[in-house]
Amino acid sequence: MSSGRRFTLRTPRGWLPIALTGLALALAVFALEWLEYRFWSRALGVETFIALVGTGCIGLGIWLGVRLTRQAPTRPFQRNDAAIRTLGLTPRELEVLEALVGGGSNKALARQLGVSPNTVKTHMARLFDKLDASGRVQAIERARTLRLIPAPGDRTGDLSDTNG
Amino acid sequence: MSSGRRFTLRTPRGWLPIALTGLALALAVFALEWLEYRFWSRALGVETFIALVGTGCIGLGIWLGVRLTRQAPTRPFQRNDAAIRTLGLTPRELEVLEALVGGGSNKALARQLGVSPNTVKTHMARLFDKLDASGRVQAIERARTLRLIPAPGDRTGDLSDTNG
DNA sequence: ACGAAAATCACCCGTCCGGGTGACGCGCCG
DNA sequence: CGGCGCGTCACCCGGACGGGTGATTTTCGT
Repeated sequence: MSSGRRFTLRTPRGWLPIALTGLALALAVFALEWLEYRFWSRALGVETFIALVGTGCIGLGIWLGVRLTRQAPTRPFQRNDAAIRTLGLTPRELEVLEALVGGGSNKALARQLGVSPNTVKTHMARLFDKLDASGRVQAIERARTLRLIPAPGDRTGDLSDTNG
Repeated sequence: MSSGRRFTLRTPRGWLPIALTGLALALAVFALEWLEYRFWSRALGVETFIALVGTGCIGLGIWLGVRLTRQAPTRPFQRNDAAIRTLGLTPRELEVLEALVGGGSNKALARQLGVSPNTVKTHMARLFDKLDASGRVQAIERARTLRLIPAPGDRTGDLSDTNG
């Protein structure tokens, strides 16, 4: 059971303003070159001027392209609240889960969370049950693939959920 | 002991041939436009022609930029052979490491690798020492950040190393 | 052929983990 | 008021884990 959910969220928003900005910038460049066209085309020759314009525009385009695609991988990390709800994970269990990735012992987690090691053990047992994991390693693995906790390489720092 | 190692490796290789290809392509475009310059500049006017060239070059640049940055995230999974060598990890230890992410017990890993549990324990101890980890979880964490093993979300399937 | 490195296996021992059960207090909702 | 979910804590116990030491065989480079 519990199979039949897909979590293929996409957030392509954010690239449009960049594109518009780039377009405006390009127009500005056009206008600028237009103004200088009469002068430079006489001094350098039209062909050279065109080559310069082309070079500049290619550079601008590369910058734009890099800017555009940089946006996607910079996406911080989107917690999968749907999966959390489906699994029935409580807030405290999530805290334990996040602390778990540090690799500390139950005693260390207990100190970190300000509770007794026995409590950590209880939370851990519930996590193993809900995540269908037989050990800390599998629990972390599953939490990562389900996007309950950030994976190495993901941008951390902004963990506010994004659901509405 | 065994402390005092730094692993700030970078692998920016791979983008240069792409840039060169792009440059060659740009030159080809320049040549082409140059050939057509005499005709089109008379038919459309020089200014319009310049604008067209600029637009085309911006498009080309965007394409190049996207190409450049697309390459990085699409890279399947690049094993960090340099780190492996620096850490002194043996091939067998790497196998144990890869099997470790499954979350099985030492006994399970022993069956999986076709050796005795004691052997797995030995390999594990060496791994913990070399990875400076105090437990399986930390070992996996470290191996992931060092790109010794693929992280969830990475493209698997082609694990052939890329070093020369 | 020799030696170094790697791989294999074994044993002991203390600690930690995972599973199970039971209990208490608190806030919420019918 | 009486459940119910959540968080907290305790105990027991078997097995797994981590650390340490020692030994043997295989592999590989010089």
